[in-house]
Amino acid sequence: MARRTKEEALETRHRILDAAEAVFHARGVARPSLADIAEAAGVTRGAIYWHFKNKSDLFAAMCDRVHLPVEALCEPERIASQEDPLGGIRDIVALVFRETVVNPQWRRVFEIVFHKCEMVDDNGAILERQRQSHEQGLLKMREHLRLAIERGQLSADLDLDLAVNAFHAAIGGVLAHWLFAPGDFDLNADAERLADVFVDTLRFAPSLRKGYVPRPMAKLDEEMAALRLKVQQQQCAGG
Amino acid sequence: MARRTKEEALETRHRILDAAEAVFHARGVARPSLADIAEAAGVTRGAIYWHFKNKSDLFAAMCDRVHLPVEALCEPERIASQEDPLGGIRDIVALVFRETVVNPQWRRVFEIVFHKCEMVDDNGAILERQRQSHEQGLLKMREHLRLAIERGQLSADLDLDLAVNAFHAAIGGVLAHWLFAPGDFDLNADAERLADVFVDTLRFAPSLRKGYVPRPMAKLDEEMAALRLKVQQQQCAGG
DNA sequence: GTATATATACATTCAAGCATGTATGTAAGA
DNA sequence: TCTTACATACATGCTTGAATGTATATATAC
Repeated sequence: MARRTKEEALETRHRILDAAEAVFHARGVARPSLADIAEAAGVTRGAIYWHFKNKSDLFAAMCDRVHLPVEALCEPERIASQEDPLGGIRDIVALVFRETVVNPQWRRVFEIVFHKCEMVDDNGAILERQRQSHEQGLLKMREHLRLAIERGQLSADLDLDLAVNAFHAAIGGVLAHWLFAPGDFDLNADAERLADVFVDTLRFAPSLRKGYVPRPMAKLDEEMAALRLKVQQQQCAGG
Repeated sequence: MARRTKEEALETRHRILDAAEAVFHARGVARPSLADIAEAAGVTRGAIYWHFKNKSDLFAAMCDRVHLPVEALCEPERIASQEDPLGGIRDIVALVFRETVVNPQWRRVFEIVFHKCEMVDDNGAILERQRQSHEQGLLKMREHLRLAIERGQLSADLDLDLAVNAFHAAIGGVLAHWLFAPGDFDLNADAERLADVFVDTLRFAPSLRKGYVPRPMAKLDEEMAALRLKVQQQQCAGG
């Protein structure tokens, strides 16, 4: 086909990314071929190979359309100028929750990244980006919480290391849970409330204070051992 | 090759499952071919096709070796006879955390299921099993928490629906986080403590009480709108 | 302002390599 | 003898990456 103008080419690029998003969302990342995506976009594979190096490159570009805004949301200057760091991070979390529900592009891409792609090394670039984003998120959160302690919004006794990881894990868990089973709860209506839940955890959970000593487990280890034996026998019997 | 005795055949089956576990863990589920798994197991594809219908069937069997014990851990009779339901679920959660670290098979399979396989419809059977397990887990938790309220371990004001989902999401989030970045925190040493953290959330978070009204977000929506615009322009410029 | 050259934005074609499923072979247990 | 527990062989269908074709936008020369 004939050469297109720059604007048309950019539109084609977006059409391809949109198609990739839709196809990956419907059928996962690994299965569909580039021909499938090309067909969904109304172009041929040639167009895809012109705009992107290969499927991994296409996938990365698709992720970036959402990834970059998310990272921008947590820009560093947003932290420093905050006189209410705890409220600030709470609002960001709530906003991410809500945007995930409301913005179909965020929702699709998050769903793909959380549940429909494989985090393995041969997707090297993607894994690396994901790791960096994970680490950055943790660092930003730590900075917020550190400031919150400094300003007396959180107890100085808070075990920052554990708190940051628990908080981050909980937020991610809520997203993953809702994306997997959106009918289980109303993430849009309860966005602020759920953000508050885990901020409350930081504020009130005694187990997050330094020096907390949990009571040991009650004899469940032995049951586990018995369970293992039982299951092993089951395997040998039934297959 | 010659026919094996039944015991040897079962051992072959286990060798195949072990190999699948290792290969899926290293390279994801979608990429490796059955030939790769066969090679890792020291057999030919014929052996795999004898024991399993296809790759999905093999994957399901591999999951079941861990899935079944997990479900057994939450058997219904365990709930009813509990005079300390909150402590009971806390111990189970802590045990799952710890077993995930200590038991390499659990760890591998969880890692595969959480991060290295695609939850899509053409894996129909697997998706369905995953959904059922998700739903069952939620139901069991709800039952535990309901009992805990009944016995006064949790406030009668607790919003059970939201609490169950938040709790479940947080537990899953901790697992997912640690499996993705095991260096971030010590899930084995802090297993009980982390379980306590989210039990504390149930006990102390005001935002989990019925009738809680969160404060609205502070002007972040507008910033988000501006952000969207900015990013869109970025896309048109840079590509 | 016009003509020409060249890079662009794709479409089409091709070769090659798997991966899968099945069909067949086979040697030993039951 | 018949079935089991595999190994081997084969046919088929994709999928990929690259090579090639091509018509047009755009830059440059004049």
